This record gives sequence, C-alpha cells and structure tokens, in this order.
Amino acid sequence: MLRISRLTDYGTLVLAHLPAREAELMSAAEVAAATGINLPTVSKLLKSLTKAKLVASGRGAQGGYRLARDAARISAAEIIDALEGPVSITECSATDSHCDLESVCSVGNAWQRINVAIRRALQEINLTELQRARAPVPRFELAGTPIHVERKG
Amino acid sequence: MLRISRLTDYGTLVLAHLPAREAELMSAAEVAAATGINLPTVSKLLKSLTKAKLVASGRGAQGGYRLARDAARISAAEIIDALEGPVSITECSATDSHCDLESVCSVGNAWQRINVAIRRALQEINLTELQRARAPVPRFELAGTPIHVERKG
DNA sequence: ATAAAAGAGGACTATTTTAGTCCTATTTGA
DNA sequence: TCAAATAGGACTAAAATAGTCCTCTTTTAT
Ligand code: FES
Ligand code: FES
Repeated sequence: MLRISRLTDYGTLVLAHLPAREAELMSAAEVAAATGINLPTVSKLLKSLTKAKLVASGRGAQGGYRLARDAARISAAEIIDALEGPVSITECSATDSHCDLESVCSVGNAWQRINVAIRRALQEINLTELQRARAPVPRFELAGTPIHVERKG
Repeated sequence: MLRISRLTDYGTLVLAHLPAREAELMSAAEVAAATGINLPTVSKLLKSLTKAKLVASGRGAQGGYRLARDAARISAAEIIDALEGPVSITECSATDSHCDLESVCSVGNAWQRINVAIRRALQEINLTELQRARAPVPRFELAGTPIHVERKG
C-alpha cells in the first residue's frame, strides 16, 4: 500500500551515515562503502538531498557531504519530499501550501485529506528517531480512539 | 509521496456507488455509467473487490454487485489491500523479502513501525466516511503531540 | 432447450514510473 | 597543473501500473 520508494529508504540510510553538522565532510565513495549501496546510486541520492538543502556539500579535493542541520530537525516528510518530489493525486494536496481553488474544488476527496493527515504525522518524525534502533514508537490517534503501536520483538 | 494508486481511488468511487447490502444488484455496466469510468476497468475493479470479499456478486442474467457488508464496516485499509495488495511501506521491511543491506541498515525497522501505525489509522476510517463529501477530518496524534488536520474549503 | 445477460478468471499490451548507470563540466586543494 | 571531488543531466533498463480483450461459467427469460 502506501509505500515509499526504495531510493527513499536508501536515502534515509545514507543520511543516517553522514557526519553531523560541523563535523568533517564525507565523500560519496566513503558513504557508499559504509552503507553498501552502489556508488552511482549514493551519488545520485546525495545530489538530490543537497538540492533539497537537507545535506550540505563541499566541492573539489577533500570535498564531500554532511548534514545541513541537526538530525533532530530533519523530518521524514522532508526526506520523502526530497527524493520522491511532492507527487500526489493532485498538486495542491501534496504540500501544506493552500490552493485557493480549495473552496470550489470537487476533487478534494477524502483520500487527499487522509494523505495530508499522514503527511503531517510524518513531519513529526525526525531523522534521529529513524536512526535509532529503538526509537519511540509512534502513536496515532484517530477520531478520539488512541491507537497504540507495539514495539516489535 | 505516499500516494494511493489511481485504481484505488476509482475503486473507492465504485464502492461508493454500489447498492447497500440487501438492496438489489447493480451490473458493472450500470456502475460504469454512474461513475463515468470505462467499463473494462470497472469490471476489473469489481472482480478484485469481490475476490477480497468487500462486494458480493450475483452471476447470470440480472446479476450484478452490491456491498458485501455495511459501508461502516469496510475500512480504507481493506480497500487498499484489495486493490494494491498487502505491500509494505518499504520493500526491505516486507516480511517475505530479505534486503542484503539489513546488516548495516539502521532505519528499516523505523519505517516499518511507521507503516504499522499508518495502517492502523487507516483501519479506523470506513467507507461511510470516505463517501461523505464533508467527512469528519482525521486527527492523528504522534508522540503526545496532537496533530489536527483542518477541514478543507 | 436455447439464447442472452451477466460475472469469473486470466492473458495480454501499452504506458508510466522507478532504478540505475554514465558522461561531461566545474570546483578546490595540494 | 594535476587529481579528487561534486553538479547536472542524459540515457538505458527494469518494474509496476493501467487498461483491454478473450474465453468460460452461471443464471434467467423465452
Ligand atoms: S485544485 Fe487545489 S484543492 Fe483542488
Ligand atoms: S533493510 Fe533494506 S535498506 Fe534498510
């Protein structure tokens, strides 16, 4: 069902291996070695992430990449946006930016509202939580009924 | 990003037009006319939905389809499962697949838990809510912070 | 009986999306 | 000046999705 692409999964792994802000740069080749992902793919991912301002880069010899900001301030939603683009059934439902056709729009259906709801939840999950093997378990509440998600294993 | 396929969207529309349980059957051709979706596609959708036990069918002349149970007892998660299959949020975290990056990957499990959380939320949304033009807006709570999603328009 | 109306179940093609690779230009440090 | 890197695309390959079509079975009406 609602699936993120494999590249987004890889991208998260790449981000998890990058040095933090202020630390030294790490080259794409080093990231590829650390993650086990092929270099061309890592390179492509890092370029996309840099373009999205999630990663900062230094060019030339001794160049490389590092996180553009603290892992705690990089959300799952941002990672998805950077690597999959704000694609959705309709352009306006993809982002939080409000379309001024909303009031007269007939295609703003329930699925799109659900999509927005999920999206907002994803904005509350940051890279630090994604990195941790035992991150706090997300808990969703819907229509007054708390839904608790158990920790695995 | 996390998008549902077009067929799933169509499928929801088809379900919304089907007669309720105990009412008379409606043929695929009638559903196609009512929804504006091409007949072969409607037919395919109805077959998938029937196989998933979300709709009941009658064969032969005067045959057709109706909801297998009350709309309030058909969840969004079931509709997605019927039309897209029970795929996971990431390929790696699917139970039947084994990713060769697993040994170095620190994030697969986090995406999987997010997936479970989203699934559970989707199980709480039913067809009646999807049908309503102005359905109650889903509200998600994550890690103690309530996230309210405003009604559109 | 027979014919017609419908669904069941696949097979098939076409389209679109996604993944992965590669090439060339540019930047930087030694 | 050379070598190490990223930037930015172009390109191909692979996979998922959408859509169509064919044949078989079931049911009802004549
Ligand atoms: S066109 Fe913007 S809400 Fe539908
Ligand atoms: S388990 Fe496959 S990339 Fe994480």
